Amino acid sequence: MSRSNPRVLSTLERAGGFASAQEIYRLMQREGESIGLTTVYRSLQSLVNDKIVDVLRRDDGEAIYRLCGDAHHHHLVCKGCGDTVEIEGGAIEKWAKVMAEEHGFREVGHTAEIFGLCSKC
Amino acid sequence: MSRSNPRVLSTLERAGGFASAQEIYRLMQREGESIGLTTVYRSLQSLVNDKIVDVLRRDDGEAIYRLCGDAHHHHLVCKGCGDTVEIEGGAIEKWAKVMAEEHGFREVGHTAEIFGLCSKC
DNA sequence: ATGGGAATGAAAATCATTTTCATTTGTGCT
DNA sequence: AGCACAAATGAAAATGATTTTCATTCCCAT
Ligand SMILES: [Zn+2]
Ligand SMILES: [Zn+2]
Ligand SMILES: [Zn+2]
Ligand SMILES: [Zn+2]
Repeated sequence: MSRSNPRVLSTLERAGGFASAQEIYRLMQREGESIGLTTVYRSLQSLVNDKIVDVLRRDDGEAIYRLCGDAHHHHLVCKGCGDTVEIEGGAIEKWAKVMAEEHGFREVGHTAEIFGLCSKC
Repeated sequence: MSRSNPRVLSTLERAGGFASAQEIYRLMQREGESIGLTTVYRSLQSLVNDKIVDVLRRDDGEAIYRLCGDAHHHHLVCKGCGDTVEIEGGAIEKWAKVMAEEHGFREVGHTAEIFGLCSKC
């Protein structure tokens, strides 16, 4: 595993905390930074592993990376403009735990996301 | 625009109402049906336009097509052996609806999945 | 200085999806 | 049947994101 190149994280921040690998790469190029696309991908993967960013999908399937606090939470994402609201998942946490117990699963985690159109779209 | 080849829809149904274009194509091949991958993609697109199926994304970005009106459910997946249990998501349905309303979102959908180790693993 | 592991990036490989385009098929008309 | 024309089909090429390969460069501890 490789460690994340700090310039990638800094660029993601500058991009508004929301961008695809390709966009980050092009942004860095435009600003005269010398970096390879491979390194951008590797750095983003590493940041995802470290739970510093998380990854969503655009409608066209492209992965977008988003800065993310480490407290466990879920997202409400607008399909139109990409706006994201971090939401609390109390009900889900309980649901996941109950369902897992009911079927004898242990060491359980979960993913949950809501997507739709925000009031502006 | 082309109309959907009915064998594609029939195969999607037979697949459990949930499959990617590639999977449907391979399935039809295995069953000796003669069809081109292009036609599978075109048919699925047409079905999406007609709102007969809807489309989600796997974690890896591959598009999966799902029969609308299919009994909506969620999955409990074993990280060890891959065993999957279909579970009811009553609590989540409510949670998603409440959260969306609270933030003024419309046309909302959601994904939710639980993963862990099953009793055999 | 030197050896070894980590980081880098160019180029090739992969893989889903889309586009092109020539061919086949279907349908209505004579 | 014979013809015209539109729709459907699918093979092959193009596209575009992401991953893999691999040779080179960096960094650091001895
Ligand atoms: Zn919006
Ligand atoms: Zn949660
Ligand atoms: Zn298991
Ligand atoms: Zn649900």
